[in-house]
Amino acid sequence: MLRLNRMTDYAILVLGVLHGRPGQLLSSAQIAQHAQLTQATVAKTIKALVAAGLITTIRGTKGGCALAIPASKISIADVIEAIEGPIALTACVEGADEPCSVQQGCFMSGSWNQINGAIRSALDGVSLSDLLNPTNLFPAALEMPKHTETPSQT
Amino acid sequence: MLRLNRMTDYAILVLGVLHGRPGQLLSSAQIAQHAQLTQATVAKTIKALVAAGLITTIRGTKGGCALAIPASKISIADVIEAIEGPIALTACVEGADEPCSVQQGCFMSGSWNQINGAIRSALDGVSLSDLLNPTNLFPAALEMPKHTETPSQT
DNA sequence: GTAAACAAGACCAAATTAGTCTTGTTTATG
DNA sequence: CATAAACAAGACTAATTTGGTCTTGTTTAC
Repeated sequence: MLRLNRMTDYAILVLGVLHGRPGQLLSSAQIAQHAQLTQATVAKTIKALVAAGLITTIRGTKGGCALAIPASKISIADVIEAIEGPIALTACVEGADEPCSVQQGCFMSGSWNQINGAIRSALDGVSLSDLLNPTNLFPAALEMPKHTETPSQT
Repeated sequence: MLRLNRMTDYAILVLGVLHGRPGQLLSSAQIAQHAQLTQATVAKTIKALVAAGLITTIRGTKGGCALAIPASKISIADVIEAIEGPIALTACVEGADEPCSVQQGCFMSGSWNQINGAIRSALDGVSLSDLLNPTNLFPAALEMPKHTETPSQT
């Protein structure tokens, strides 16, 4: 099972909260509350999303977060890359430097690019807003479903 | 990084060894030697591949393993499924039972099927023999590259 | 200057994955 | 029919990765 790690899940959730409140500046604590996560976890998630340029933050007393670009312009590929790094299935090759640490041109170098390209474009083809409003089952993502983590704050 | 786990990597390697010696019955120890893995690890890998029907084994003194079907008929999707289980990106949903444990119709149910279908077909489109003989860079997969594990037997 | 917010990273805990070991079963051979 | 070579299965341990928390620092409004 090629599963996304939980932080990526959280990121989608956080972005979903922001998406549900366009134009508002939300503190990490507020996001945490809506997403049913702890503030610390949200903060960690935010850090990665800011680094990836998906959300912007304003520091200081009245600070907070907002989407840097509209949800329709954010693909899940962007989110996954923000949290987990480059999207690529790898076997044998670890980082990216050299194809097998032993020989230039590992015996199975060729086809992975093709595979990865296909995966990448699949993930690129779905935007956050697609994901969040599949057929508008929900009026807005105002009530986030409960998640794995049990928050400490109410 | 959606990385395959190491066992899947080993599985590809093991299948590669068998593919490189068509018609031969190889013991797990022989495979281990060629793949630069320990016999125990190979045995574990083999178990999963047999269960998935990708290789056949014959028990007893003169026993061994061989591909159950030609490498051109084995897709990487098959291999991944053999080792890691069903191919599907999941966020939020854990197993498969219900979409969020809280509500029927998680707010982001829709698009994952689409995404997973695309990934699945990408992986289905490449066979083991494609992977192993990209452009016949190598005459045959007779000399396996060294891998992560350091074997104990010579 | 104080409090509310983001920022960054160290650090610990939990979960997953990899690898080994032990015991059992099958079968060819002398 | 005893033995050795092979597969079979699963328990168990160790290593790695991931998740989550905590602490300390910086920014800014009031």
